Amino acid sequence: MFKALGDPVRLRLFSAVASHEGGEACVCDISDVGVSQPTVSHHLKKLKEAGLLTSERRGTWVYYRVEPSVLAAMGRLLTPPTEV
Amino acid sequence: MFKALGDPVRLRLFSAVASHEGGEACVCDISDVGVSQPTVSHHLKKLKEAGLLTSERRGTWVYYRVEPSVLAAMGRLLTPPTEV
DNA sequence: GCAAGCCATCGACAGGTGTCGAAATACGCA
DNA sequence: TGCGTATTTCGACACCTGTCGATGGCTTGC
Repeated sequence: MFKALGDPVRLRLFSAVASHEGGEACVCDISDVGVSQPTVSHHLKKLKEAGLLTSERRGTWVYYRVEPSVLAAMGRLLTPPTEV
Repeated sequence: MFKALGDPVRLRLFSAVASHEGGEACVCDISDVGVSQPTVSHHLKKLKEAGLLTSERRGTWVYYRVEPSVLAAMGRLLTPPTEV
């Protein structure tokens, strides 16, 4: 999970999807991160495999969306119960 | 930052330090993560460079401690909108 | 059916990164 | 001062990973 966000391009893609209107973004909207289109697709696949994103084909375009539960889980990992 | 925690060994080391008594741990306490001891030192150095840990030499042993501000920053990064 | 656009997959390459063994350094203690 | 322990540094190697170009599949529109 952390490994999935470790790459700068993936972190940027994830951020782009998360900050996009409605929490959704089609690939053509976020394919401007400085790398070629196959690389974007490659990273999106990895993010999907890590459970951070979900994809949905809507006609010609494919929309990616963030998985809220993963964010919550990560947030909990970083804030130990209530001690110290 | 995410990249620093991307490696499983580093994540384990970080977790070991964080969950250790008092939030501190000497290298000899956490050098049982499955890799050789020089590798442990190598990863600890990387974690220190990433600002996730701080080291303090106390006599013969070196104690590592987590940097709380980084945890807070990461937690905030993962919950930007407060409520969607 | 045919062309065009969007996206995923394949193969290949360079670069980064993790890993180890050996050696060097730092420190305390006798 | 000399020794043993704890930790870091160094050099080298193998593997993983990111990146690209080219190609193929899928959907839409004519």
